[in-house]
Amino acid sequence: MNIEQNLKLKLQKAFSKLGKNINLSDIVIEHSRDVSHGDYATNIAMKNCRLFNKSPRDIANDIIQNIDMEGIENIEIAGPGFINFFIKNDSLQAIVKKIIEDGDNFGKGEKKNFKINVEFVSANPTGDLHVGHARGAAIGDSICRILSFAGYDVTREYYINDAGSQILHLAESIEARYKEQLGLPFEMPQDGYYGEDVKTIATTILNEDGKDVLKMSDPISFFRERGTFLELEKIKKDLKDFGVAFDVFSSELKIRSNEAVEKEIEFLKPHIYQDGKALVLKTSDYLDDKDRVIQKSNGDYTYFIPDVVYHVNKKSRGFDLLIDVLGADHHGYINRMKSALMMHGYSADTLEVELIQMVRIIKDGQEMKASKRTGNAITLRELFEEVGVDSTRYLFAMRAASGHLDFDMDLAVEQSSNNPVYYAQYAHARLCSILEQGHNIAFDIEASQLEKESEMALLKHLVSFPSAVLEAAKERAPYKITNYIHDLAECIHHFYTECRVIDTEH
RNA sequence: GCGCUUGUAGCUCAGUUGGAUAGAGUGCAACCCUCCGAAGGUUGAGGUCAUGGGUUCGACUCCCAUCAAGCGCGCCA
Repeated sequence: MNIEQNLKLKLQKAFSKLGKNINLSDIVIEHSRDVSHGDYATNIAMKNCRLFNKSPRDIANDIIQNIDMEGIENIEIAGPGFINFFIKNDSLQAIVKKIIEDGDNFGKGEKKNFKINVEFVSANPTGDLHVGHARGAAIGDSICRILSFAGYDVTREYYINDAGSQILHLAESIEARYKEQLGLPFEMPQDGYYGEDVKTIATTILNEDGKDVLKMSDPISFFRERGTFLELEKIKKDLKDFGVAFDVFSSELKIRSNEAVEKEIEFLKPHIYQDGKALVLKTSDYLDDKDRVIQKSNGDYTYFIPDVVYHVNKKSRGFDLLIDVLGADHHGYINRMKSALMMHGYSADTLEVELIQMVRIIKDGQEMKASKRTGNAITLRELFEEVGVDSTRYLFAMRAASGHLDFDMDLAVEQSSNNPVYYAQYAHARLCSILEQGHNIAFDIEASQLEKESEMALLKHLVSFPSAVLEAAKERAPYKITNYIHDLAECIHHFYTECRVIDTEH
């Protein structure tokens, strides 16, 4: 039994003895910052002034007169009406045995029978992943790991936009580079991709598919298919080396097959009107601030309608919740997609969008603009090869996604020993060292000798790990875990400095 | 012009869903290894929580206005 949960139950019982009911979820147990405020504290007396119609301190007094003191050393009332709990040492010491017994499962949430689909990265296969994708990949992957550990059934998904006009531009660019390498006259398309990666792909196609591609009946389709495949292979490899894996890759082309878009439009007909030759979806009937064109005057569909098909497709696969991890520049897209899902009878919170704010790369004290087109952009691979995978991921994961992030390359690289990730790794190394040197010494699994301040602080922090996991999962906030790790490392360093662990004298 | 996001120490950022003296890293200054990894620990300086109102026992947190920054506002994706 978790100590916090236990305290909540005790408080609930004390309330019922006083003739009042309170929900466990309405009881807040805080970790006291100051040791003189005990180990745990609650503001429950202040929150329920009206319920008792008494002063907070009087209520607090009533509560502690009626509370079960099992496992509790002392209770004090402080300040305006805080109740401070001083926990008996052995209650905290018991966590050591539990952690050793649970092993890697310590803190793991119970199976929730709740299926979540997390879509992230989903970069167009038209070039290398850049730093913006890197942040999305690090945070998206961390969210998946956390949700999974917290007990949710998680599917990681990548949506490949392989049907739009951007892909056509890619195909034309590859064709131009292919001609170039054959020594033929060539012209890059206006919205073409000028990066080195396109030249590399043209070379690969020349080597693997030969010199006669242009003689095919539809060379552009060939370049499109091969180009998408090769770009995607590169993306997959970059992500894999970055420690990110996906369960499902969904292709827009496949989503569009079997006239899925036409069927979708038929289904949405009651919400569609005609504007000239174009078809418009009345998303403003729901959450959107304006209606959205789904079919252009020239007969082409906009990107939006296959996206709707895709989200409906995901939902139809039996997920309880869809999470999209998107760049913040897509925020205008949230309400229109939710509106479309609502037209299908789903509630607005069927889809949850985690926006990842922009990343600025700072080098030599200046911002480096990331541009896919110039070929000089900083890619995901460059980033983690220069900074290191662990470090890069930690630096992204440790900041809330909602804030703009300055990623200082000079700091991350040159002063890597001062990097926050090393602080945690060093604590780990020290503990490993103790285990190695003390491998033939028996453990005191009851941990009954732990009683110094730094030892109790460490135990308390260990006890709080399961609630840190729950919190991080609920908030979709990986940085709550890195914060936990930092505080844990701090506890360990204090403990290590103050206490000698290997002691054959006793 | 409208909308979303953000504004906290010199810099990069937390702040547990309205609570006790607003915290950490980094940078700066001074200390601490005959002993488990000094990539560590201790101490100090550094704040008008963008600004101005409001709500209440109590506001960095909630509401309104203003200022500043980023991003959106397309029959592009």
